[in-house]
Amino acid sequence: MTKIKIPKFKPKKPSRFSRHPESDYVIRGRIWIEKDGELYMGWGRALLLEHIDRLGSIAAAARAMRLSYRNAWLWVEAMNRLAPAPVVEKTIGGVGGGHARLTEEGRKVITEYKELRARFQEFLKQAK
Amino acid sequence: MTKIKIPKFKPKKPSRFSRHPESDYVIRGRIWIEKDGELYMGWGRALLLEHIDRLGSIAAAARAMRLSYRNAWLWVEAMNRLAPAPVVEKTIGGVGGGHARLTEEGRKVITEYKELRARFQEFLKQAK
DNA sequence: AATGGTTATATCGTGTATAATATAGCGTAC
DNA sequence: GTACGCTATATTATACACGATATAACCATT
Repeated sequence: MTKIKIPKFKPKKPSRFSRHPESDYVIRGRIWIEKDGELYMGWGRALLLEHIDRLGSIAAAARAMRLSYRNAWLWVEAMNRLAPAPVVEKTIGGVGGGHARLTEEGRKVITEYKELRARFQEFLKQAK
Repeated sequence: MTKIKIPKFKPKKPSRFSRHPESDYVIRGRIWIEKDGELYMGWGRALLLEHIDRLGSIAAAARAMRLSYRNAWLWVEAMNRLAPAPVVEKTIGGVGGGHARLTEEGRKVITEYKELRARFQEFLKQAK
């Protein structure tokens, strides 16, 4: 008869918000950038900018993310107004009715926000 | 005539979201704890618990933070339900009509959340 | 000049969170 | 047994963000 080594149950060091076995407490959060107390950049807006970049129009971007055109347009207006330089350039009429193009500033802002957000996600992960 | 040393103007390294002189972009965020997708602890709730601890009743705490009694009560219900052990003990009737008392678990949760939040504030500060 | 799909803009509807209000139930102290 | 002020609960009102809808303005292409 061989002795079978049964590994001792090694409990994980209980973390701050998961002290109890079956519990599933989750730390969540949001992060955004304001200017003059007004929302400038957040997750939804960054996503919208990416869609505009990919699709070339506000309308298409709005459809792609199931956002009303109204809201998409309002967000772009706000971002353009609050940014140091416009993030989206728009043209009315012409081929295809018009289009919207992401500017260099827009691209930069996306990158910066996504970096910030990634660091935040990292914070959330290690805060657990 | 003595030579007066004029300190050279040393420009601060422009930070990610304040590249422009007069700009005041500010990074903001919220952080909270959920259980089963439901809000368990956040800034408002931690504050409510502190007020209850100080004032001894949900009604008084609600008044103190200009919160409707209804909401304060609902929050307490949710916290008690989601916490591993009740955070507030309540009694109905009696002297003063009744009262609410913070439990040890409640005190612990406040501390833990405030620590988490403090670390988050630190993150926000250094993220600037 | 007719077309087409976009930007631009106004209006109305709706859903959701909260406040406001009302009322019942409770139990100790007097 | 009355009074007090809180807990407990339901109902109604309100504020605000957002969706839905409609329509005008625009302009390269044909």
